[in-house]
Amino acid sequence: MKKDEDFSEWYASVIEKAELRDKRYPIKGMDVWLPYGWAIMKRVDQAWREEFDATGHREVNFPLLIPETEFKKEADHVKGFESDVYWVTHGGLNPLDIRLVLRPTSETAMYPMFALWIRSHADLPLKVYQIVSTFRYETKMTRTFLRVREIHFFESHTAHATFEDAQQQIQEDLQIHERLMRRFCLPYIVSKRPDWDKFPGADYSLGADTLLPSGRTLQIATFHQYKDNFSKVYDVKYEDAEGARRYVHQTTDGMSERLVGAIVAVHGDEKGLVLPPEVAPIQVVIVPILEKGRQEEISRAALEVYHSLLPHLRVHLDDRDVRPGEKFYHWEAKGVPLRVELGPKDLAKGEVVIVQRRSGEKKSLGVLGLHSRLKSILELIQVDLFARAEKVMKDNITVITRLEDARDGINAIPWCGRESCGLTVTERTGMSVLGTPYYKEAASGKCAVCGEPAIELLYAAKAY
RNA sequence: GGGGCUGUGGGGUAGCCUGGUAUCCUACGGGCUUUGGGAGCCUGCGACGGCCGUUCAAAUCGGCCCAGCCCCA
Repeated sequence: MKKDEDFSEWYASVIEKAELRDKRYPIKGMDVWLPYGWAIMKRVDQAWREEFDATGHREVNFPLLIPETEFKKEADHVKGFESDVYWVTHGGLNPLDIRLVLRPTSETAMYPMFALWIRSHADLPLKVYQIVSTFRYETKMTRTFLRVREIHFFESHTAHATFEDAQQQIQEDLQIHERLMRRFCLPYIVSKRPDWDKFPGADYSLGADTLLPSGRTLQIATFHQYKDNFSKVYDVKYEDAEGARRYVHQTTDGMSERLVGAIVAVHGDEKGLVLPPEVAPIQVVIVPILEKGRQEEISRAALEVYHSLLPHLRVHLDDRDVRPGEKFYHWEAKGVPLRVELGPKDLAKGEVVIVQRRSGEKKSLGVLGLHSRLKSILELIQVDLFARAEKVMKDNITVITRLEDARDGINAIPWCGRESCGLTVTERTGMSVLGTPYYKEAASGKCAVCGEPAIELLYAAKAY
């Protein structure tokens, strides 16, 4: 399994070996979450919940089905989604009077309810989120985590009294993401999506993209400013302090199981997964090295180490009756950050051997106070993984002045700001235009397409 | 949207052209032995995507369906 030579094959095989998903389910783009894969997803879910709970969002759960009548109210939104939604057309044998959509996202499910919930400025801001399945009828080739038909989706939705308050919300979202992506050890760039590629119904959209080893970018989060585009359609109004009725301004923030795909792709190596300690379902695996005649003694010592770590770390004792080498390969494929080996030699010295998953570095540590030493090492691993990934991404952002120079990775192209030139970039490079840097960077020189003075940079890359 | 290809135990495959006995690796169960990087030996379980047709006889030939993959727009 060579990650660099054939990324697609490598990616599929590490997922299979690590037992994250079973893709044999007989519907394209719908895989089964296996226990270990689901455990990682739940760690990610947990991080989402912690960050959004801490910023005053509240978790809700809306129905999966949306009536066609609600779904079709916002014209741009419908246009953006109608070709790839699933329809429920029958109840039993009878055609439904009003067809139902399996949500591709939940604006049109939530906002009619927002209209009922929001009465006055005292109800604002309204900040909710949910973690649910959404559905899109993908016709292209699907790929585990990256392009699927049933999406494990996070979406936060907020409503505010003013546009400025909504703008402030997007700032908060960006800060939340800064913290989240540190947990996942994923570097990213934030772009303002071009107008011709924004979310259907949005005033503007921001996208966070990371870079995979294939040289393609992957969108790992989006932020949308809706202004009052949806509130006017769904009649979401509040009464202000002066008694006037006003439309709310809304935002959303979305992420998905793609984050798991990004974690797999960005950090993994020839041996399999490499999980950041924050998302690893098992942070430390203990492998006893048994010796003829002393099995019981060594097993008991391993169990003691296990119990000493259990209150402090997510730890697993592998006491299966297979040889140690097989266990090493097994847990390396699953990306467990630290391995603790305990054999006769260690037992004699009151020590254990610690092996780091990514670096392979080995050292002996005393069993006394082991848990705090391991915690420190895990923190260092967390920082190291992020730093490495960040370096790779930054090394692959290139400013180019001629479209012919576009290459794998992220291309930053001087641009005059005109849509026609932006579309030309896509046509001539075959790449997707991600947008303009949200955290502005100086642009100088001439538009790479038309030669007029450039006013900003445009990011372009092959994207998943 | 248009064109091409593939489907054999859990995974990977041979056999298909030229119809008759389904190969090997791996995984899995049981046993013995072993344990500091995928051990070995013995033994066992398990498959021709579905339906219809041709034929004495179909993994093999034909049709339809289902599933998956690739290329082009």
